[in-house]
Amino acid sequence: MKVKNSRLDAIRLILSTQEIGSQEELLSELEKEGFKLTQATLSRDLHQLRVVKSVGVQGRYRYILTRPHQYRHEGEQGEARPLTAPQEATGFLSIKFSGNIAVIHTKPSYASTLAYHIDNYDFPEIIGTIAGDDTVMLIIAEEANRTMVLRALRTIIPNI
Amino acid sequence: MKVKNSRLDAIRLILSTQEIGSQEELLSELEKEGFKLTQATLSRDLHQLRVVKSVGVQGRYRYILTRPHQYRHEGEQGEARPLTAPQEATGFLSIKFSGNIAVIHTKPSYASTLAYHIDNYDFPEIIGTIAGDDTVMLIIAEEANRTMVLRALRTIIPNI
DNA sequence: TAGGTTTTTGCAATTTTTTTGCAGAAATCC
DNA sequence: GGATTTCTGCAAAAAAATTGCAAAAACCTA
Repeated sequence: MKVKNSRLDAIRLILSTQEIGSQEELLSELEKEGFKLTQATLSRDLHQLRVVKSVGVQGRYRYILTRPHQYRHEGEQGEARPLTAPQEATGFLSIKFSGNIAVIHTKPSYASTLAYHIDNYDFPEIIGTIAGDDTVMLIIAEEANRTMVLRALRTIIPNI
Repeated sequence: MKVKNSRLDAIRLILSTQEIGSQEELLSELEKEGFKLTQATLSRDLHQLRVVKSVGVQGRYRYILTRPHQYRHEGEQGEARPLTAPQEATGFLSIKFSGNIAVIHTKPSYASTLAYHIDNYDFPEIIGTIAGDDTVMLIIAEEANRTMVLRALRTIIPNI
């Protein structure tokens, strides 16, 4: 489990920083990182991570991360989210506001990761996010203001 | 060109209303609609539409649309789209508002489908949408209000 | 609208990539 | 220390992508 989790992390990292077009390719990247596994296992990992195979601008295929999400089945109340230790999100570059919207710029490909962290934290100040490649849009709750949003985000983006 | 365009439309429609997991499957759906083509052509179509193969809630593979409407304005207006009977959109989880924005949360991977339906319906109350993986943002027309938006959406999301 | 051009598609494999069933290993749980 | 669950390699099957060409369709344009 230890191995698998760090491998999944590695996969996320690789996919978020490189243009990977096939599992073979990803496999060899993982090997560079010291992970030894078969393509079959990788396929299962990608499935679990809900990675999608997309078509990039140049028409080349590319694996991209979607937002990992724990499913909260309707009705199923369940115990609250695992509440992972405040993950420090990287890739942050800047934040700007306009009306009830905040726009965060990140390093290329870091947007979905950052949005993931924000979503995961479920801040009451933020009612939703959408991520592109290097931009995250946040919709600010009506009962919140910019200062509150910044303060909230500080828990995962210390240097904000 | 005529045939191809309507076929691409058909593909979009099918993918937005059904969970299609393979090209074979899509192929036979298209056949039901009267489109006759080979897997090679379908592969080319999907590539052109930049359809992605994703993983749905049940863990099943699924083709999903990314940007449904860049194809719209092709100088072609003529016969307005078939205006299919109000398709019922699935995957809806919740809707929240802030200012002139509505944020809809969906089950993973359903956002673009839902956005597709909303766009397609061309509600005057909604001037645009953005979809991520499980989130759709709607920009509400200035002359509309939340009640109107909800009422409009009810035509495609009955349980809203 | 006839003739030329461009685009699309089938054919028919071939190649590449992805998925899966199964059994053994490893990890986790009482 | 067994029972149970999770993970993984192996091998093969299934699915998807690509190709080179020729024919068909659609589009121009004079």
